[in-house]
Amino acid sequence: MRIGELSTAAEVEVETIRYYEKIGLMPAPERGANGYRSYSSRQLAQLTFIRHCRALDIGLADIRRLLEFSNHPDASCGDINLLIDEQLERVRTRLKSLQALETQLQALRSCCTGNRPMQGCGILNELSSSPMAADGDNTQL
Amino acid sequence: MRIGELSTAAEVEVETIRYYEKIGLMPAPERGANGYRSYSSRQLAQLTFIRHCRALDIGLADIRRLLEFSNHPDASCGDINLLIDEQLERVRTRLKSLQALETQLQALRSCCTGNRPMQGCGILNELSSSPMAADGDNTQL
DNA sequence: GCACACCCTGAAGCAACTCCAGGGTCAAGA
DNA sequence: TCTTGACCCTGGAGTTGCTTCAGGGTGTGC
Repeated sequence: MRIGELSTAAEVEVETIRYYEKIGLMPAPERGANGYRSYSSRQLAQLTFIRHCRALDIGLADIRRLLEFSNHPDASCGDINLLIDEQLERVRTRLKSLQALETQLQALRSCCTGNRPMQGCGILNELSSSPMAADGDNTQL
Repeated sequence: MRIGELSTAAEVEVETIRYYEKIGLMPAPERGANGYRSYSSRQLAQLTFIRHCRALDIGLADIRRLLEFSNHPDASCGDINLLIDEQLERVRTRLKSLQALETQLQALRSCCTGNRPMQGCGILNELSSSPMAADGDNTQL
């Protein structure tokens, strides 16, 4: 399989595949006489695995750990549970921030109605003065 | 006000203030004889404005637009409404993705209970095979 | 024989900072 | 007076997860 075919099969862009190889997330594949990369179905499986993880927003460092785990099939899988739990925790934290954010933006939006001149725009006034209520830590969105 | 005092007052890191100056989001302040930056309360107000916008996850490019708007107080504020609406739309889209993500991670987590050896770990199996149900576009989290 | 799709490499760009090296300034204490 | 330590300066590199670009080589169909 050439890189373009792998790209189509896994729905991952060619450039991204080369990037994964560069950072060592995918193994360097064999090469044809012309220097073209040549992939096996095993590598397609690995790329698909990575893609599934990325769809769950798991970071590349954690995916690397998961790949290492799956190469040691006799180890315990408690670490995997932990990793997923951490991920879930991160997602929930971000959910909370985003929900607070939505509330604040809605409040902001209701500060200004219509097309009045800029001085009277409640949005700019609000943004210039106090941080709005429920201004929690949205720092790590 | 020196940069450290501004940093404390606005709760923005010194490095971030210098960064904002470098990219032209904050104006270059006056300098003392020793080369130290010297800020006025007007610049504190601007930095606070930026911080409020960032707390709402408004991008620096959009903040730049808002700052320009506020320098033309006789223009109409319809554009500001539009900008906030767009922001709200982005936040809602991300909220949906994150909620789907949470569901998927929960499902994944329930695939593996306890400390069985790696081969039997439902999580790895699940990640290796089919993408889970409701595998929408989580690509732009 | 040449147009066009595909492949290659290495480097730079994106957002929004954060951190680092290597150095200058200034007030307080021994 | 000297030194310690907090603060300030600059320019550049690092972070994450890619994407885009420049400048080329390869291979197939007409």
